[in-house]
This record gives sequence, C-alpha cells and structure tokens, in this order.
Amino acid sequence: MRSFEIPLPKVGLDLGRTLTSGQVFRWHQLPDGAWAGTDDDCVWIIKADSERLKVQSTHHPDRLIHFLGLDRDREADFQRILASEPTWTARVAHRKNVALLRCQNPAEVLLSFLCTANNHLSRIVPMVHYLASRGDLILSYQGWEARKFPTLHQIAQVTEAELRSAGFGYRSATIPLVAKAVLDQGGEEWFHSLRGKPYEEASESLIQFRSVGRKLADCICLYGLHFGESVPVDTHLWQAATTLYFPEWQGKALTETRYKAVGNLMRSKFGCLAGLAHHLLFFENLEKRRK
DNA sequence: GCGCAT
DNA sequence: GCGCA
Repeated sequence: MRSFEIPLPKVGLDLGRTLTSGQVFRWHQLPDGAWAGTDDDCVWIIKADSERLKVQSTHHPDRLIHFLGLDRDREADFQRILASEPTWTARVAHRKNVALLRCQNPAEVLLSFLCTANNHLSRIVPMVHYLASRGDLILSYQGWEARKFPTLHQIAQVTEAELRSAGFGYRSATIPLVAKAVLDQGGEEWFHSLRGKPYEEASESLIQFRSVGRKLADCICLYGLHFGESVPVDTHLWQAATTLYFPEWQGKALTETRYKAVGNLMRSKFGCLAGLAHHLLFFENLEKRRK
C-alpha cells in the first residue's frame, strides 16, 4: 500500500456523510476514525482533516479523486444550482460537503441496488456485504478483508436457496437471474459501453431487465455510469418534489407518468446537474428521517 | 393498488 | 421498488 495526501477544495468534503448517503453500502469507519472501503479493485483507507485527505491505497490517487468527484469544480456546480433555485441557499450550504460518487463498476451498482428495493439501510448493508463476501480478496488490513465486488459470473453462480437462507427474501431469485441476463447481453464490457451512449438510451436498455425499473436504472445511470442528468425518484425525492414542484400530487402514488415528469422538470432546471440537485433533496429528506 | 420477505 | 391484476 502507498500513502499520499489530497488537498481538499474550499467547498469541503464530509466523508462520513458522503459514504453513508445511500450511494455505496460497504464502507466502514475504523477505530481511529479513518474510512475504509473499496471501489472495484481499489482499496482506500482515508482519514480527513479540514484541509486534506490522508490516504493509504493500493492504487493511484487519481482513481480516488475521480471516485469522490474532486476533479470537478463543485463550488461552481452549486452556484449553477443556486442560479436556477435561489431559495436553496440554506439547502446547499448545509449539504455541499456531501459528494456525488462515481463508482468504477456499474455491475456492482446494479447488484447492490437490487438489494435496496422496498428495503432499509439496516438490512441493505448486511445483504450487500453478504454478496461481497463472494468476491476475490484484495488484501487484509487490521482484520478487515477488503474484497473486490463479485463479478456478474460469480453472482450468477449463487443459488436462490443460499440467498433465501441468508435472508434475501424475494430478491433471492432475482439477483442471480439479473446477473445471468446481463451476462447474456455482454456482461461487464456491455455495461461499460453504456457510458458512451446517451442517458435515455442507457436508462431504457437497463429497464429491459426484469426486476430493474426506472428507479434502479436511474441509480445505476447516476452512480455507476455517471450520467449527471439522471434523477432517481424514490420515496424521499417524491416527497421533496411534490412539496416543491407538484403540490397537487402530494400524498398521491408515484406513477410512470409522474416519475418522468419529476425527472424532466429537474433536468429542465438543472441540466446535467439534475442528479446533484436530486442528491441534495434526497439526502436532506433522509437525514430528517434519521433524526 | 396490492403482494412480495425481513 | 417492481410487477402484475
């Protein structure tokens, strides 16, 4: 492992809030306060102070800079959001140290988010860890076994019966089935090729898979394929969006038409920063409910 | 609008 | 959340 330091931008970065904001599910804090986790084949152990990240890793700093979005001018991004929504001053000020992550492996995002449907973080996290235990060991560090997330092929080998006994419920059948279906399409390579397509096309091809609806497709598009205009509309965002923009839909069900209307409105306001604006609203709502 | 699993 | 009635 190598050690290096990355200076933090003025806008700041709260690692704890970022890594527990529902984008990734297998990061944890070590006894000394450092955050430890992986992204694809990279292992990161990160300790932050107000000016810099002190990092130990198997890989080059650029990979972490990309994962955390530190190569973007995040201050400018938030200024553009404020230009569209000047009343969001407090909302942005309280959450601009939460970063939008860019995961290297879209298949990991898909298989992790299959665990999130109709579920809570307290159960999602152990489920994703259970899946991850089938992945190849990268290294051991202070008792922590850092694993690469399993390949689609490895997940496709897992039996429904095994997942059932591990408490995956009705997702026990769908997880290996989706892994097989993606393999039939071309697997990890096909997945990466979606990054070169327009957002709408990538999203439409993802919802072709049984058990992957618009919401999961948008999570994969945003966190795994890095389409900034993607807006995953879950219960948190639906609540925020109806309050702010569609008061006539407050308390009503989220239908396909309404799902598209919310995303389109966010895209018309924020363009390719709609996903970042989504994360502000999503995380605000999530933190409120945690209290 | 409900069932699905915990 | 997704899929189907």
